[in-house]
Amino acid sequence: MQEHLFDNRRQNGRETCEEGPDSFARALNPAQFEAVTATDGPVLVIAGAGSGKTRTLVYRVAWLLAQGVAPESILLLTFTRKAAQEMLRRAGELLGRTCSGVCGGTFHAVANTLLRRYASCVGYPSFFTIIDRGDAEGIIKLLIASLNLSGAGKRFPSKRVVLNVLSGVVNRARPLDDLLSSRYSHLLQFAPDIARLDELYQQFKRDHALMDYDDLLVNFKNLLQDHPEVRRELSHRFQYILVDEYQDTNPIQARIVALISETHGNVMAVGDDAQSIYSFRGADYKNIIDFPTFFPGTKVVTLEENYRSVQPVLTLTNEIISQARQRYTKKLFSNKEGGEIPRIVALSDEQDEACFVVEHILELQKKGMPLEQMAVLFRSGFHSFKLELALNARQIPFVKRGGLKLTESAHVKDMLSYFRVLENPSDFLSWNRILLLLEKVGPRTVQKMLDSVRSRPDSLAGLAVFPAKAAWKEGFDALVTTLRQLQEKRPPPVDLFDRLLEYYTPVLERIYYDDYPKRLADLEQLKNILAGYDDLKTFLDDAALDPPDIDTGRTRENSGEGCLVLSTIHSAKGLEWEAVFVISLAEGRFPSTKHTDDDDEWEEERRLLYVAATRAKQHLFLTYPRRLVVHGQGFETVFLTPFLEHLPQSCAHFSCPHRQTQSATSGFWAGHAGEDQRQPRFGAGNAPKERGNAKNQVSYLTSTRALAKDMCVIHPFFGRGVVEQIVTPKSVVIHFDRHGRKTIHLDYARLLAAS
DNA sequence: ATCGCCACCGTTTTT
DNA sequence: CGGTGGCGAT
Repeated sequence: MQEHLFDNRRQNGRETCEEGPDSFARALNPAQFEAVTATDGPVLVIAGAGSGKTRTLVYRVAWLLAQGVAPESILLLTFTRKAAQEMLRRAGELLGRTCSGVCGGTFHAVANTLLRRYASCVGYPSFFTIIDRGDAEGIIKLLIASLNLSGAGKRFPSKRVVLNVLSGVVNRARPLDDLLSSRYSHLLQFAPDIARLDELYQQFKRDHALMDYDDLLVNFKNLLQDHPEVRRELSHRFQYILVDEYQDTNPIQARIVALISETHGNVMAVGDDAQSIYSFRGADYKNIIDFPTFFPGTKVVTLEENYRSVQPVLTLTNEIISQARQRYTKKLFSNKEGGEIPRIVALSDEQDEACFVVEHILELQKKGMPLEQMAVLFRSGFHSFKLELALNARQIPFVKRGGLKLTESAHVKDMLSYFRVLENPSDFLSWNRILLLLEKVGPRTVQKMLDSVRSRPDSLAGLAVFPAKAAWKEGFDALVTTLRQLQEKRPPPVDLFDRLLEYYTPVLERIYYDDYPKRLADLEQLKNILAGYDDLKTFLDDAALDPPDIDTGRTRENSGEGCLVLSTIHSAKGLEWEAVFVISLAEGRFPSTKHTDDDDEWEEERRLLYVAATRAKQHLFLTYPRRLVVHGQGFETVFLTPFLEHLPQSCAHFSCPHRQTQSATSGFWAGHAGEDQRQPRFGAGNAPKERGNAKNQVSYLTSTRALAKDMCVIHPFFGRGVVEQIVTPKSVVIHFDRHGRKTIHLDYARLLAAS
């Protein structure tokens, strides 16, 4: 009966409910009701995908308010800012009044607000600018430029390698030392100073009043830890702490939750250990496992019923996750009968894959399903490029989530940099950016200018005395004058914007002469956003913490409405659609990392697929292209992702459409179909644990260590060849008897040694 | 020594 | 798109 009510309410999409415990009991199942109404100590809700965990939080907020709890004493911590807003909106709808006063947002936003409020009282830096990941990389680049790298050899390692190191520095997930001592030890021989990079980075941030995402959390944690009076005040104020997506918190966040609930222990955390997909940025799923020990006296509530998907979808997703090394806490079941069996489909290439998706979307649409009830998910942003072309060709409107953010485009960054130097004159990252925009001024000159800026307490005055060369004096003077004017009389943000745009427009037209009208439109969008703020600092904080999506071409009216959704799996978290297509599920693309030897990363990729598949309510399509374009020219045959390879035949409808599509492809391929016998191996022939211990069967060449010049190798498609040159540890030039010279990537190719 | 321009390449995931 | 390397101009 309760489930019946529950389902009706879900389907209507509108939840209405008179206040009072009885109505809540009617709308929730017993486990949910228990979680919602528990108030005397910590509660952990372990909830499977689609089991209504967000709903549980919404109801708890509404229930607390209905009990007469002051909104100010509720703190709702979510994964994204939008999630918090949405939950509060729904809770308000439930109650029939707004939830204003409830403090809700991400850990970072809350940490920022409270840090700014309390820091000055206790001697913490209260004046700072928040930097995003791009800024952090910019700083490191500046630092690298300032290091003397010429000594060891003029060649500095490629940018990609440096960025890998940076991600170690920027995401605290791995200390720099670890990276340098293992995978990147060769960097040290190029540049011994790189070992100090982390230290220099920290120093730079301190000197220039900059804080990255981690600093926000760490400083906030320290504030609570070192100052009992602040901790108690906050703990007293926030009597009810609610945390969503707890499996994606990092240890510092867990500590913050503990500190802020010190006086009452009134924490409700909600999460699913099988959906932990953010370890790359420091999240630790052990947080949710250890919650009961961390918070003694925890009531654990498990939600195992899935209200989202039909049983066949659930059967498949249960299978996917059951092959994980780690045992998860629950097995989902559904009472939604019927439904289609999910399909796993191989297409000949990306083009065909895009066509397949488009055709099925049109078909579903013809049957009456609105476009916004369908989504296409993929591992990485660029996997959808081909599909985007196909959708444009058929004029199917779509929005891409998790794509480029407004504040990530160069021109918006430029504009924000002017704001930032006005707000924080020691923000040298922004100084660097805006000075580079001057004509005939390059990195070298900017370095000298920055020295001059640094030499005076008043940065702008320091800049003004720099001896400008005649060639660019005009532009330089214009910049100094503009900034000086604005520094003196601080106009409201929108006026400030107009004045700066006046200065910047000629610059924009010079630099982006080919597409500046489009960029001007983006800036117009930025202005609209800015219009909602009367405080520049708050605007800059938000721009860094919650960068808005870029709406190319669409008006605010129809953005998102009636559009198909394209999304990375990470950005699809917590959402659901009637029909879901997961594309590019090919080996080499899906476990996308090259470090597939790391078990934890491997398992996280599996969970990622689980998250993707559990977004579907009714229809689920899993597709992959059998051939991918690789480096330069030529295709490479790829296989189904290992996570789907060994599923029981019954849980999905497997299609091997090569029989139909092969003839449609070029003669070149059709002619060699015979060599290409290595179809996806669905059967139980291979053991599920193929990696590592399958060496006694066939051993593919995965490293150039096993290769030498003039050695004979066999490629599954190109056949016999001779190694000509070893280019990098992972790529090698091979001359094939029948196909000529090819560059082969060992991570993709299944190369065998020939005698 | 420094800057601008052109041609080419390769994309994890993100608060 | 943004980064990079080479080359010619200043």
